[in-house]
Amino acid sequence: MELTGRQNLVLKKIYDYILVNSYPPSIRELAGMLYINSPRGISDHLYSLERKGYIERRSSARSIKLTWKALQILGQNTEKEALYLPLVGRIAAGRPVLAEENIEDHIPFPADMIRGNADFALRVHGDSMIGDHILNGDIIAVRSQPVAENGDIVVALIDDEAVVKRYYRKEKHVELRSSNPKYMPMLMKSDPIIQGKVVAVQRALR
Amino acid sequence: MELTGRQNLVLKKIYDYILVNSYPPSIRELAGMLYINSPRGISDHLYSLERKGYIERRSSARSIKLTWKALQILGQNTEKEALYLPLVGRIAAGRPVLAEENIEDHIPFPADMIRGNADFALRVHGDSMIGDHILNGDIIAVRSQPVAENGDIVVALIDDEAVVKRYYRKEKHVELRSSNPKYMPMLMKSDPIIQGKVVAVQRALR
DNA sequence: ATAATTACTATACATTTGTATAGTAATTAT
DNA sequence: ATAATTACTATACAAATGTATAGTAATTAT
Repeated sequence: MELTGRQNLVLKKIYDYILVNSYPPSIRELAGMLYINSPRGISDHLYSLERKGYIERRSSARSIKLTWKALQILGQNTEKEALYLPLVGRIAAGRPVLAEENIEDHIPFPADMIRGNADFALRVHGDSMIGDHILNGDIIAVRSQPVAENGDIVVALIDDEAVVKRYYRKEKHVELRSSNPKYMPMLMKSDPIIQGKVVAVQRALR
Repeated sequence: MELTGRQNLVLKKIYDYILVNSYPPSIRELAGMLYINSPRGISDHLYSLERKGYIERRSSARSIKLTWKALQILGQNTEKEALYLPLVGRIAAGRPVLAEENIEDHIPFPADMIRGNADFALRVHGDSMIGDHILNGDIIAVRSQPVAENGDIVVALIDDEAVVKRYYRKEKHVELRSSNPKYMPMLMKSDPIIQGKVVAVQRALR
């Protein structure tokens, strides 16, 4: 899924525009920059860029979002030292994790530790993941993703509550396991809602 | 040219929206967030914010740009300050810990996590403190102090090597204990050189 | 050899979006 | 006391904008 030369140029133009204006370009503005005479010409490129995972879009004006993958090849992530992740207070089912009303704070993580690859932070409640050395009160960095691989430490939604567990897909069900033996594995007949994968941990001592 | 409470809230909503979506909100989206039923309500706020120098705008969709002035007050309000600790590569006896030649990098920690109370960072080698959930590869924040209290997790110098251990003062000697049972406690007849106390931990997963 | 992908042109259309007009009520400044 | 500012409601409109339809030509994959 590599970019063609033209797609690469479009991506660079988007990046340049954002650097100058701090908000993304419209389709016709991009067309103008690239001397393309039809919005469809840009639309095609944007579909390709999205399909290949370099941008994300919603269907509203200027809603282009560069992904981590794009920022990497655009050579942006190298000089960042601290990356601020929004600390989400409560995750409710059916609402986007990063709804503004959920954001309580912003927590710095070393950029190279999460390699630009995390979307929000969460405070851990309880000792169910003590076997993985994730303790009550720890702040975890989470990468948003709706699926997980076996053994991943994930944030899942159980009864409107965000829980941190290890994910295991079995033949007939999904198991969410604590790493503290005093908690039983949760057997889910229906697939649980996965909010993301835990990629880093921070803890204050004392 | 100070902001009113309401204007401040509008500015914060814009900031939060950009953090989440990476592009600015439209006027009607802002109105929705603030339960305002007319675009004019937001327009008034945007004119005020621009007049007072907190945003810049062009007359196209989602063209709000936060100025440095805005980012300054927003940074203070919503972002925990990052405190950069020098990452010390090797601690040698008889030389100051923070000798320039030792500093390999600078690692951000959330300021409130260490409460301004740490002086350097260190990468952990080995699994001797696994019982305290400090793992091989973790980065710890250390407050410089030459003494410790019983039970403190400290950085000590043993044979020119920095070690992380729990400190216990007995009647006739000092014990430096690992929290991994496979390592024996070290009995020190002479007081070991204490470099400091561990106050925070950071870890990347996978 | 044929299908799929890439990279566009040209035009049309519905929605989104910024802006304008015309107000009200409460607060703050002069 | 009066004017200005703040903080809105309600509606209207034109421009900006994303998307759709219908194509073409060249290149790349199967």
